[in-house]
Amino acid sequence: MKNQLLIIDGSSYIFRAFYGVRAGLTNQAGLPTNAVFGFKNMMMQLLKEEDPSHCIMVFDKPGPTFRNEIYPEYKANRESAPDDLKLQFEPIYQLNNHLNIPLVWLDRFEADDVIGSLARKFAGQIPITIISGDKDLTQLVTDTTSMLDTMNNKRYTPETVKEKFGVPPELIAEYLAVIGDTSDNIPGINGVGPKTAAKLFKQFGSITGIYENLNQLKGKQKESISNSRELVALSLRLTNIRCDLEFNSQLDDYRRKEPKIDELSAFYQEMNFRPDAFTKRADDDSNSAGGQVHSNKKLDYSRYEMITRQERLLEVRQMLLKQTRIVFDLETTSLTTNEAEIVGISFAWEDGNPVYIPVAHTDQVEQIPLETVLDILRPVFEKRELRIIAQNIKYDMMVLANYDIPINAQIGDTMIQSYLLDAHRHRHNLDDLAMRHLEHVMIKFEDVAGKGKKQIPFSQVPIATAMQYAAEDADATFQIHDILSPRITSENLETLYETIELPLCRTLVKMETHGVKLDKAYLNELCDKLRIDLVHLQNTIYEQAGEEFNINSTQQLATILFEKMDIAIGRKKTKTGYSTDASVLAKIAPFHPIAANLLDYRTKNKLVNTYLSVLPSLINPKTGRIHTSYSQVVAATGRLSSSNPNLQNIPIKGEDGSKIRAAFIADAGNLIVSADYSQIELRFLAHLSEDEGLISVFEAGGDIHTETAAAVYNAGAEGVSHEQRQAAKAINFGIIYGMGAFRLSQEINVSNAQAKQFIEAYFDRYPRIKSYMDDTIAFCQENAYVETMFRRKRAIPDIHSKNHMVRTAAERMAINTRIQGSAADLIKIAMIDIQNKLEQELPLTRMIMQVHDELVFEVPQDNLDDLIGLVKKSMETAVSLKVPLVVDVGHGKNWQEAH
DNA sequence: ACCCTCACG
DNA sequence: GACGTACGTGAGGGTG
Repeated sequence: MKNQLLIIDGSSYIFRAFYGVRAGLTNQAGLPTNAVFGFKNMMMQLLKEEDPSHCIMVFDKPGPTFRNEIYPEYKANRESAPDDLKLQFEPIYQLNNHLNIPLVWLDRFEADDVIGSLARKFAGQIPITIISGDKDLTQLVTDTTSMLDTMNNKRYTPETVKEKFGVPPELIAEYLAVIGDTSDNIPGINGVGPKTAAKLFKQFGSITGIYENLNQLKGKQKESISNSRELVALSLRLTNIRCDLEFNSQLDDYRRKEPKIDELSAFYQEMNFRPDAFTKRADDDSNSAGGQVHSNKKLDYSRYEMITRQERLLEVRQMLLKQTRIVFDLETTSLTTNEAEIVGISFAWEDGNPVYIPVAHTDQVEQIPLETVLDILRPVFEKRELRIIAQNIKYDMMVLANYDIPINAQIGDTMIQSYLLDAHRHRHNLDDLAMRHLEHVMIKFEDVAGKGKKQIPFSQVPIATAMQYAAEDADATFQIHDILSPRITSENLETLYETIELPLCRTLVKMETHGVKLDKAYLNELCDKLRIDLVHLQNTIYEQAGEEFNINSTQQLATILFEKMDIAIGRKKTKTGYSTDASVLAKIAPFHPIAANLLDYRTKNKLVNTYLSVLPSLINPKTGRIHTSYSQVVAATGRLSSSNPNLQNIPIKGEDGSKIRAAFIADAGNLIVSADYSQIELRFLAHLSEDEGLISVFEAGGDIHTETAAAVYNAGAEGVSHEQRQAAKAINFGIIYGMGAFRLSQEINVSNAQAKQFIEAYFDRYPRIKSYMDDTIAFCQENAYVETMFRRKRAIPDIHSKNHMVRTAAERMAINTRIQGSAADLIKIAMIDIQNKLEQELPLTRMIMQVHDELVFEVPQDNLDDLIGLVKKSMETAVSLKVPLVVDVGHGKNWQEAH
């Protein structure tokens, strides 16, 4: 136990716990528990690491404080805490009580003032650490009182405060008063930010000093500072933390006590938490609480081993080869796989100590050369009976492939497991998984390598630190894998995981590595042409507006259109003002010529900024191609997503837009082939709903929109007008998303009543579609999730929301997810099959892109016919539905021609 | 960090 | 009666 007094800023902890642990956690009673859970874990981590002899928890007392009395606007623009958080305040106070930590708070004062006063009171008696992430509190730091921000593990001493803010702790309150604070609504001086403030204090020593030397300043700055004298004085009264509040307590009152285990255990049961170190008795090594959960294997840094001798590495290899499953993780110099060089490798396996094998650290420590390490480990990666697991194994496979090390072993990926289990969550990174499943806070990359400009490559991280970080990754991944694997099985996700996602991962490695060829000169030419158009458009718009303004600013544009020009047409509100989106401009266009120019400007500007000027710069110098990154764990429906660059939103509509696709070309002697599923989502709608009318339309092979129009309007297909077909098309698509009459009426320009009639007619002709929608919602209400055809699950907790809007959105989500997700499953199956067949039959042909319902290939001219046959067959027979699957295939020198 | 807008399916 | 009104993404620019 360390002789120190911890003063914990409880309010700051609550907020961090709430936002740090993703929403969704509840107990049986439906009470949200994420903040309580996070708070508990943060406390456990804190007490373990700081192990203090004395401890105080300080909270803000709700209600106004003396600061509101002197300045009513203080914190006035703060949003009040979300309801889900407010509900958790009381349980957190209770938790604190069970943990036996003394709680202090005071009416009319903020936690900061209590912390300041207590820190000063006990300053001479014991070293003090203030636990908070609030920069205001750094003003309390002295030689014997430090502040620790546990979120980024930053410890503030007088020196580090000076380093960070440019002023010592005793000037922090003045510094904050000068720069102001928008979140606390502290005014400060206009035009003076952190940099200027630091300079002023360095020059003049204090606020008093600044105002005594006003004559040394000049221009706007002088004026602004001079005008702010009263505001600064007021601000200082707000930023200055009170250290003079009286407390009767003695240091001994805050001596640390053991948690009240019985009360705590009961509390955990109520909260639905698993037993943990807090609820474990010193004399009891089995967990109470029915033993429903296996004991939480803690991550123990002392077990980690660094391997620097070849003999030892050979022993490790022997152990690895004996396992059924192992985890590995590469440390490299870059997140870009093409540039990444291996710096070290870590492994974890059952009952073994996690190891780290450094190979390229700049430290003096002797390391086994990389080539030797890879030669020794090659048989491990090649052993087919072994399962090799990693967090995001696609990255490690791509890097290893650069070193000519294929993974022939089976693979596993905790990131994908997490996604399959919790597709509705947005975070599946290791730090979050460790928090969620191991209740453990991982060492952050920034902690060891720094961040921003100061970040160093991993190879320069001191080797001992690097080992902890790297081995922890493998260690945690192994433990998470052992927790998630049984859940994958019990939730029936094994087939999806083993036969779709993991094989697909290998396919994506090949697609991403190979990349796509671009016609750089063509893109630049197109870019220059559009830039000239843009200059002309800009000038015309300025003339029509009567002044120059930033056309890209929606705010400024709205002012021009709706205030200066006072246009009355098309006004539509957004959260922050008038909308200027394309639908608004289109309504204005017939009356004011500026609108058409704006639309033209927007389109061209988008093309230039998002595609034309960016794509050429992303061409990899080594390969001469662009390499997107597909993610399997982003879209909640099961679709892939593509980024850096996003190749799934390359323009196709519009004259200029479609030209961009012509820049996607094939290597010499090759052609581009594009194969896309025809009406895939409507076919899934037919299949899932089993509606005979819709099925028979697809079986007959006619035009789905024309046939729908014929059915709804009770006419023959040949009698369907263009407008009727458009309407039918709108409703066909709308149904997939759960559209209402209002939207349909907008879409096809008819009255609300007509749209309603139209939808009714539609459901009359396709009655099972209505029951599909109703059944889907009913299933979702029952289970709070929906499933795709291949049993992919998506949790939809909002289906029970009391908020009508939130609930209906959840219903649409349920309806759409089954369709969109099943289609996503289908194309994934086809991709795996095609990749396998290509390798066997057409090894020179490459699958290079996926765009949800379309696959793009680069094929040697001589293999064109074979490829088309192979792809069409594979895609059309990937699964068997109640309707035929149809794939349209095109080819050409570039992607535009192939369509 | 958030909003608006817009590119795709 | 008021409110808002179709799903899933990624990216760029403006704003505070």
